[in-house]
Amino acid sequence: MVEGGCWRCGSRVEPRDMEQWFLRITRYADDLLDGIETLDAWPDKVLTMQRNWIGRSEGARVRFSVDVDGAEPVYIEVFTTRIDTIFGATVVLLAPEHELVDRFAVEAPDPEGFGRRVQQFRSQDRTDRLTGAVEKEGFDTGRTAQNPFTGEGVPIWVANFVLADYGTGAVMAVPAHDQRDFEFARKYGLPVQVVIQPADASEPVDGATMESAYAGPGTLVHSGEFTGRSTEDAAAFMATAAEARGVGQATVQFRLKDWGVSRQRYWGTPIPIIHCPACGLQPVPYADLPVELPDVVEFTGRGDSPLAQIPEFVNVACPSCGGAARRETDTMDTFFDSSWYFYRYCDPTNETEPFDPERVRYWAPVDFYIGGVEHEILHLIYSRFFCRVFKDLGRVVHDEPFTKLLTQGMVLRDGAVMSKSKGNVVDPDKMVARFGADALRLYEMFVAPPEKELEWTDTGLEGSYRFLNRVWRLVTAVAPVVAAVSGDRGSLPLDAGHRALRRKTHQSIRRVSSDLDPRVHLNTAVSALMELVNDLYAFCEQQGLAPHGTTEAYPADHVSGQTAGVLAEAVDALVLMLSPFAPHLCEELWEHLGRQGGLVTATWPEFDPDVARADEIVVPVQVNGKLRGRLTVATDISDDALRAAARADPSVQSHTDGRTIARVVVVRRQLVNIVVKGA
RNA sequence: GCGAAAGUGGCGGAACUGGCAGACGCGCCGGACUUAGGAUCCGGUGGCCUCACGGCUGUGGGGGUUCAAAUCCCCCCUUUCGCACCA
Repeated sequence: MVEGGCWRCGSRVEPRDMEQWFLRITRYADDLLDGIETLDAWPDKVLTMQRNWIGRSEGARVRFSVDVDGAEPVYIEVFTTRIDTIFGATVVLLAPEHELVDRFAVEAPDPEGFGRRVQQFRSQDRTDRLTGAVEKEGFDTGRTAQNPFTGEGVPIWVANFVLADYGTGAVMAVPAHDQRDFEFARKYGLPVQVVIQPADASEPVDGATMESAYAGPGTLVHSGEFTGRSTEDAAAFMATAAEARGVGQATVQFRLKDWGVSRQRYWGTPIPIIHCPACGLQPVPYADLPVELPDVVEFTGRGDSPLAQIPEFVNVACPSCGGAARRETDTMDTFFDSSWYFYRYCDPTNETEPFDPERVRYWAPVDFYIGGVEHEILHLIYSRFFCRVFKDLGRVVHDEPFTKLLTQGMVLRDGAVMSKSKGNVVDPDKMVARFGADALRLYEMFVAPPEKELEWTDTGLEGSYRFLNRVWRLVTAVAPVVAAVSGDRGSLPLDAGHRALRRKTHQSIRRVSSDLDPRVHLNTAVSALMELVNDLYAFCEQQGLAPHGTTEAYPADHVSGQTAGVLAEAVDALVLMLSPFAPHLCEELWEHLGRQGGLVTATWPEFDPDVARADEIVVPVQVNGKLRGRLTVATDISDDALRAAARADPSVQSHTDGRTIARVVVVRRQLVNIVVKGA
């Protein structure tokens, strides 16, 4: 919406009251909140957001009786988390939408003026009111209510900052102990009654002179029989007292609202309800489910649902009395479908029910769920809700639908989220046509860690394309050699160059495997594969196999058994490990290599720790923490031998000569640091 | 305002448990091959000083802990994300 109109066509957008269908997700609010504690393989960020979204707050509801003429008593119920401050409640504030406001307007001496002021608040932009962009304002209704604890009358005001749809839409204002109420009271000259004194204050808080509200803990004062209690235990005690007196009770309030699923559009699941003039609302019988969308539809832009214009769809017999009835024409929010599709995936051809519980018991919960960051709250909370509903229905046995979660970042271009409305999209079809789906996929995996947003660059994609070409040339060139190798490899004695390639191969397998699982660092997995390819090119050059950049295959009979063996091992592993990133290309290469059965039947390569281990290691030597030399030593060198070698190194000695060696730190097989003193 | 995460070359990013900062890629520079190259291959590439060997410096800024800090602690700055009058 832009300036009260549709952002695309400019049509006027207006609020209307409508009949809507809701799912009672609030019934699961506590359970959804508690379940968060068990989601230890979800990002903390998502858990925090869900906690905020559910927004549990403990407090109390308290009834203030309104002074009215007439027999029926009228109450204003407020929600407060600080019932301990109720003796300082000097005003009751109503949201402009509160139901009593209209009655007060009618009974007011100047109904028109009253109504105008209410209307002014109500017409303030909703978002502005919610975010506090508009100034906090209010006016006195001229009515009073009784504070049930003090028994004193307090004025009732209407205030634009009171939220109509949270709690009861009415609050008690305690200016001395709530900053918003304080500012409001000072602005309109309302009384500030201190009822909490901080325990450690050198000067007591004074309502006449204080410059901001005191919201901290302390001791109750001016609070009748509760005076002297600490704020910690007063809340529960006073809530109990309120209940005993019949004026309130402790309660838990949630920010989470019931889920409004009604949509007046065609593309959605029909809500399976039938309106019968005689029997009322009737659910569509189980045997008639699911209600399917009619094929014939006209989009008129009239404002009601397109379904409402199709008599064959709307007119049905009541399942209860058989009389003429009307089918509900609202469809459901598409989030409804995405909340349980993963269960349907376990049993996609089932014609009689949504899914077979046995199948879902076998497959679910989802081990590892990857989705966009934009679904961190709604989709994931709805799915968790469905999981609970299904569990209560006996259809699933697990508590949470997704064991491990990764939320992937969005694609940015020129620093902004890529979207049609911003006009900065890159057409994936064009990219695929030019570079292939594999290059595009590889680029997206390589350029950034998956949970981060991805900054699009054309040159980056070209780089991935180049890499795939490089792989293609290499593998097709060595294919005849490799295809001839099968079974036992590398049992022949190897020289240093061959051993180095084998080592690189096994190190790469180790790295790529752990980068995929459990680390899910896809970008570093790709870079490990790039390193392997670089080494393979160097190896081929070293072996004099062929000029680079040609597409000519190497003649198999000119290659030694050792060379063919290590090459086969490296290239097989390369193609297998690259296949999740570039599946089409690798499938084809696999065939070139003469491997049978396709990649789906191949097993992931395994590394041999002994082969992956280096013959020699390079150990840096520092003097006072600064790098002064490197030692190439045997892998199994002892700390003492390493220490001696470090001290004997000429370039190290030039920094230690004439100084006293205070200490030598040896980190096994990793580093030596010589600490010296003196000039 | 509250909360969380993050700040590393020209750019995207790497550095797993405190142990050689800058892997890998992009870009750029040089070379080879070539009629040609916007193809391919090889080499170089944080900054400063130096012909060179080498030295100094460097992970947002400032302090601290440590033999050793991008990494841990404190303060500050910036950015991003979330929440945002929830009584």
